[in-house]
This record gives sequence, C-alpha cells and structure tokens, in this order.
Amino acid sequence: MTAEPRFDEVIHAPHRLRICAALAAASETEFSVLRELLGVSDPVLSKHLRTLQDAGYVALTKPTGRGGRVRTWVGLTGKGRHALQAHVAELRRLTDHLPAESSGPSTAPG
Amino acid sequence: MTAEPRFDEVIHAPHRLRICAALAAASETEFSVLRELLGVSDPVLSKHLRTLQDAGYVALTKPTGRGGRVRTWVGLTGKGRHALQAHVAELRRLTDHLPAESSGPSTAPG
DNA sequence: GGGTATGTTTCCGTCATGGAAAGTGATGCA
DNA sequence: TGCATCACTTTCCATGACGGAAACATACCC
Repeated sequence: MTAEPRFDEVIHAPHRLRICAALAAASETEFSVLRELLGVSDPVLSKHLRTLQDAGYVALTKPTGRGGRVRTWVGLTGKGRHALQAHVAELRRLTDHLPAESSGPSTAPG
Repeated sequence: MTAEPRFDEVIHAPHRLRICAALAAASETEFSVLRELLGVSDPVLSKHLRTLQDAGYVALTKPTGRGGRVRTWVGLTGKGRHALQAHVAELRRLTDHLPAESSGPSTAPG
C-alpha cells in the first residue's frame, strides 16, 4: 500500500504539521513536550490534538497507576501516519523541482 | 547566499504554495493559467496574488500594445524565490525523516 | 460610443485560530 | 475526609483568513 499524494488540510496547518512531524519522529510524545516544542498554550495544543484525534490521526493515552500525576501521551495512529506520508508526498511533488538552498544566479523579473 | 529554513505563513497557505511552486517551475505565467491550475475564481486568485505582491514575492506585469487584450503575467521576484526556497527548506527539515512513499512506479533512489 | 474581455475591489458570510477564564477529574497531603 | 494542586479540556470571545457574488475599472475591438 502506497501513500497516494493528497493534500490534507487537517495536517497542513502549521502547528499540526509540526505536531505530526514530531510524532512521526518519536513513537509517542508527552503533551507537555509537544506544548514546549510548539511554544503554544495548553488550550491551543489541546484543540489541535482534538482536531487530529477527530480525524483519526492521533491517539491520546493517559496511563494511570504509575505514581505521579496522570500525563497524556500522544502518538500517531496508522491512519495518521499514512495521511502524513501522503501529505508529505504531495508537498514533495509540489516542491521537488525546486532548489531548497544554494540560491544561484536566477532570472528575477522586476 | 543560502536560503535559511524559515517557515513562511504567506507562502504556506495551500493556494499560495501552489502558486509559488508553479511560478518557480516556469519563469512567468499568465493569470488565467494560474486560475485554471488552482481551480479558483478570478477574485480569489487576484487576492492571493495581491497578498504575495504585498509581501514582495511576486511581480505582476501587463504588457500592452501587443495586439489582443492585455493579460497579466505573474512571476516570482528574487525575494519571492528566496522565500520559497527557505520555506521549502523548512518543510524538508520537518519532513526529511519521514518515508513519504510516492504513488506510481518506484523510483528506487540510490 | 457600445460591448466585451480581463482582472480588481467591495461586500458579506463562514470558518479557523488563539488566549483567557472557567471547568473537570485524578492525585497528594494534612 | 476534605481541600489544594496538577494536567489538561471546554467555553467564551475577539480577530483574521478565506471564498464567492456582485459591482467596479480599464483596455481593446468594432
């Protein structure tokens, strides 16, 4: 099964793209770590995670009985991973022909 | 001069990202071609171009006296090209570790 | 001058986003 | 047992982005 390029607006929003990218890099991540990474407030992260959860892209777990406060762990679901891959494929399809660095002599109008 | 990775919200919006990607591929593009490419109405494209223009990322030219109606041509400015490259660099930085499979014949990269 | 092509601007409704504040439920402690 | 605290979650509200319709502006063609 390949990830067909598909532009996904749920993922594309800047904060959510960063969330998904971070989650894809690590298997699971704590709520607070994501919050620090993004530099956003609790409500903002909570709502973005809700959006991703509603799309079926992330799963939240609150392991209890471990001593210490209950903390929320966030992980990509299979669906989320697939959707992210598809979105990244689409981004790459859009931008593969572009040089990302090393600006050379270019013909700029104006 | 290299394009430092920098997330650019002006460019990141889906339609504008597609506009910029298209403009980077071709030196200059007609308004109507962009409109067809995006599948949007005149006002929508016009306003996105305005946004990009205000940011100094695109230049609009209306060459006259050529016979036929005046048509608007759109091209990336040097600044726009640079900003796009920086944004793409940032996207790649975010997503380089991900396996985004592409649909179609496998292009076994070395 | 009238009509048409090519955008542009205005108007308006809708939706996304973010923070503050209030709410929720579990945990720690006296 | 009861209250404070932690770790979010939800509600409320203000702001801004976005898109289309309609009106507008301008340049060409006859």
